[in-house]
Amino acid sequence: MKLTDAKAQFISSWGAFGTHWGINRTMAQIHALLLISPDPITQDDIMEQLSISRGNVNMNTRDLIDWGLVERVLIPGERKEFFTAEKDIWKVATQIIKERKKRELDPMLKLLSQLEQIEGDKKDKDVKQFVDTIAGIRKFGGQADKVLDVMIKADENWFLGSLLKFFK
Amino acid sequence: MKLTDAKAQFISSWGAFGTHWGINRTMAQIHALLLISPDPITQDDIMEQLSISRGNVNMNTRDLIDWGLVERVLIPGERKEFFTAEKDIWKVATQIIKERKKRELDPMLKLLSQLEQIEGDKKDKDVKQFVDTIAGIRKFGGQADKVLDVMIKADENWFLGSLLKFFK
DNA sequence: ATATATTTTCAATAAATTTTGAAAATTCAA
DNA sequence: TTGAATTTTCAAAATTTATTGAAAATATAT
Repeated sequence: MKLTDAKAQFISSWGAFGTHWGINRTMAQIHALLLISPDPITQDDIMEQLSISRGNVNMNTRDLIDWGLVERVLIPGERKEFFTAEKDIWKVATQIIKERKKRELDPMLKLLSQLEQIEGDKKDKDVKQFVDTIAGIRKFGGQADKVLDVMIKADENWFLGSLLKFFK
Repeated sequence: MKLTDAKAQFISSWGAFGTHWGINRTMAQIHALLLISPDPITQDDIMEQLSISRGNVNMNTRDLIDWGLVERVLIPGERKEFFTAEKDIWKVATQIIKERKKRELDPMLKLLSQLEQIEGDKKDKDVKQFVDTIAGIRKFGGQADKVLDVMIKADENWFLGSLLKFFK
């Protein structure tokens, strides 16, 4: 297989993969393109390589920047803006976990603790099942939250850091 | 807050939450409804409680069954089919991990190992970045694969099982 | 066997999401 | 400043995805 084909296949698959993870297809494709580009590239490069409009590139690169996965690079002497992606996959994963935790897990846990304080007779079958379910999810979510915090902070901790070297 | 409101809010939020995880909104809502229902319920119950059509209920309950999160229950003397969801959140999470690994991670890893064997000069900057990126993702994915396998099998292992009791 | 209840399928429709592209805003050099 | 290059915005269009509902298939009781 040649580089051109392999690139195309990687970008396409990474895009499809992204949709399973709540990420928009184009955003994932732009990310894929940036991951395999050794040097920073411009909006026009992205438009051309992925055959998508300027507006689309603009919106999705902005989202990628919000996610902390991509950054703008200013190249001296160049008028245009350039974009580049973090290449260390561990950092990419950590960043995604951090963001999703903040955007999804934390708000859900907050909601669950509200729902747990429901008025009603605990003897009632429906009330009991509701409270038990909410409590179960909240407990599990709370543990997941802690585990993820440890992962996110692992790089800052020498012991965990060295433990994780085995995985890197 | 009263049970009725709390239920409605849980179902709605769980549905929205699901969309971030590659799961269809209605499927997640039906799952939520079943999680808080102490006894098995019918297609008609689901239709009524969520105000959705029969066909929609049918398709989504089937998907939930395919995911191994819901099962059909036959109640003696009843003509209709009943549905019930696994209530142990740890088992639910394990089952989701198992399915997503099979559906998403495993195929991606297979593709990546193909893409790594690209023809081309490793001295070329583009080739090098491509190979490095693919190798990095594959290595990370491979480790994730192992970690998830351990989690999935944890319940079958007395040592890990007792370790995990702390999280349950 | 026949009638009746129940479930399943799937083409048509509706809803949600993504993409476009041109106008407006911004940036920067001279 | 002015004007060209570049980026951003956003309403309209295109596309994708989800939902409906009625017909077909299946299951069950008499």
